[in-house]
Amino acid sequence: MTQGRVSLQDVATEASVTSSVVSRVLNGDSTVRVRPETRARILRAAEKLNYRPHPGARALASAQTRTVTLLIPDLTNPVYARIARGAMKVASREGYAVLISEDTATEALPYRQLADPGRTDGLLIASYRPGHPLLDRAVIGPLPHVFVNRLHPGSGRNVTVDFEAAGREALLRLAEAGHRHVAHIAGPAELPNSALQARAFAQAGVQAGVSVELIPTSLSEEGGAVATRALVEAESTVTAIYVGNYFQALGVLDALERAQWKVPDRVSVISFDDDRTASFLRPPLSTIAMAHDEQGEQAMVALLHQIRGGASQDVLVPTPPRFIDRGSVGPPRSAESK
Amino acid sequence: MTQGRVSLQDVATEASVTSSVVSRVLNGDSTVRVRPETRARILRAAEKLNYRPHPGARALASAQTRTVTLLIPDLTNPVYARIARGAMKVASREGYAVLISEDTATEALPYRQLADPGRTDGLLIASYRPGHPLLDRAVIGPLPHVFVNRLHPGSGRNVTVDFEAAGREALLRLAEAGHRHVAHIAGPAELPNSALQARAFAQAGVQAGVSVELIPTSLSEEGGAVATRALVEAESTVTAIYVGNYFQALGVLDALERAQWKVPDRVSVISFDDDRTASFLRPPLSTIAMAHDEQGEQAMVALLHQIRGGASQDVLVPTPPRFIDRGSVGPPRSAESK
DNA sequence: CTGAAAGCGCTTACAG
DNA sequence: CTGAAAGCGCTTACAG
Repeated sequence: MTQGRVSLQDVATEASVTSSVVSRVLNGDSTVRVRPETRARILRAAEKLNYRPHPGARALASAQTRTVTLLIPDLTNPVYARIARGAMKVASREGYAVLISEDTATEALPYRQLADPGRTDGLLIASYRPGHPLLDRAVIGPLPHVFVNRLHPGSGRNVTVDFEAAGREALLRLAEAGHRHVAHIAGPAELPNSALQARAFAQAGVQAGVSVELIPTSLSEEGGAVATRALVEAESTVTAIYVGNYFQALGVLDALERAQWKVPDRVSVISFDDDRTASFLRPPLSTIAMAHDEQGEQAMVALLHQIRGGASQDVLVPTPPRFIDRGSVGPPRSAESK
Repeated sequence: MTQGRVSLQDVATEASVTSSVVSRVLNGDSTVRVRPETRARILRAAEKLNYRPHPGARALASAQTRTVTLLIPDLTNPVYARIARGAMKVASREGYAVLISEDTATEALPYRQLADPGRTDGLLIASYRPGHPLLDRAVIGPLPHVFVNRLHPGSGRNVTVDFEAAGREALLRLAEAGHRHVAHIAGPAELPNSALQARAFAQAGVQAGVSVELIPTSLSEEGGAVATRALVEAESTVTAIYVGNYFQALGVLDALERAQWKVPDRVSVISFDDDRTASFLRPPLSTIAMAHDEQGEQAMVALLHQIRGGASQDVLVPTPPRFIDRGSVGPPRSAESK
């Protein structure tokens, strides 16, 4: 067996050509003119010796790492896991290795190090937030990068699902079911994602003659619960609630149950973002499912495009939000709406 | 500003020393003897120029990549997300970058490529299963590697939580509550994790005078549901069910509800593995929580140990399984047990 | 102890 | 068109 590493030179020797030719043939350099039999000989030699180019040597010589870096805020959030999955799928297909870093896990390895050219060809940033260290242009420098899911307004590098379409879809479904007075338990107003969604929901309400009450709160179980308790204590007359994310929705359902507000009899509930557990909640939760895998894929496509010299631009994932009916939306209770 | 890359040589020039010295000082080579002021000058120069070593050049010259690779079967499974998180935390602390690959996303980049020395110093394999391509020693070769969560019996490289302790804990809790006839809806018998757990559960049953019925099935919602329906149709007299994983548990609760077997009145339920959504199920689900973050940390510690020349050995995460009581375990219904 | 130099394995102008 | 050679940026025996 071969001991140690097989180099380009080894392949060249085996194929009785120079390493220059081997490099060009193996890299599909179209300018190289070589007889088919020579080409075949080279390929056979590489195969036989099980040749694998040394990534570091390649990076050193070509100033390309064929590696991209994923910056994820929270891997245990299935939304980000799916984004990462989509991104990895495309990267893998295109021959790129994927470095990953989670905000909560990054201690000693600072961003400046992750963003190092020589280490990576580009950054897929899912963890952007206003004031985030990565906002710092000085850190990212000229490195190709894309913001995914979390919008960075004005960057011209955003890849996102269609938050506005989601908001409209939710309102339409509720309006269709007959609701005329609804609440939207939303994310913080500073979050562009939440703001876009809330605005679209409200505007669609105006058009459909549905009055909309906006309740911004944190994107967590507790946030959802707090907002819900406020509605309950105020003896709100809303007959439906659209919830800004799945974690909030968990808190909402819980708080409604404690208040003995039956879903969907007393109040209908619909959540942004689907989840594997949604049909196992009680009641099973109707959701607006977003194409997060695809979002990750598109983001990686956009990033590779930049890496290959293309211009950056905002991308809206075309797949429309999909309403999944599991029964938590029903008609408004007719009487008693105060 | 500096244009282009800052090299070792640039730092050396700035500090009026040779690049050899800079390299040794920056790498903490203890054999180098240099005046404190020179050392300070070098450090200052590196800082001033914002020097960052080129990882590829380093890998080429030293045959070390300072990169490790995570092989994950399914990122959207929170268990693996937490393992990845723990692993990333330790890697980051130790100055290692982390490559990641998910089984489902890996198309073109084959394992042989991921496992390439020159690309990575070691493999953290969470996706082992019998017959897995990575079993192939020829692929992994002499590369340091560790199996995490999914046991590879006999490898001497397993880092896992204590499945047996979990099984025992579950049985003890049920016995404590008074149950004398219980079922264990388990994973497939071929999976060492499931087998260990099931055996420990059964053995603890023998010792506690509790009769145990084992029902192996797939580790999915559907698997849990199918097994549960079988119990129901057989009009089983078990008064409690211990479930092998969280996905199964979702199916179990659902099937029990459809069969109108109240939890915990008709039957108590306890699940291996906690989840963020567990307290939002109805009824809230009592679980045996495992320290998966820590499992990931320990696995990375073990891997880095190997990379640094240490021997490999099996590691059992010391943190004991923790029972989380959410009310789905109660006393057995007294009468009617046929 | 420390500096000069070889060498890691590639890519790619450049000269023929 | 193709080969010889320089050079990417490091580390580390090795010689002084």
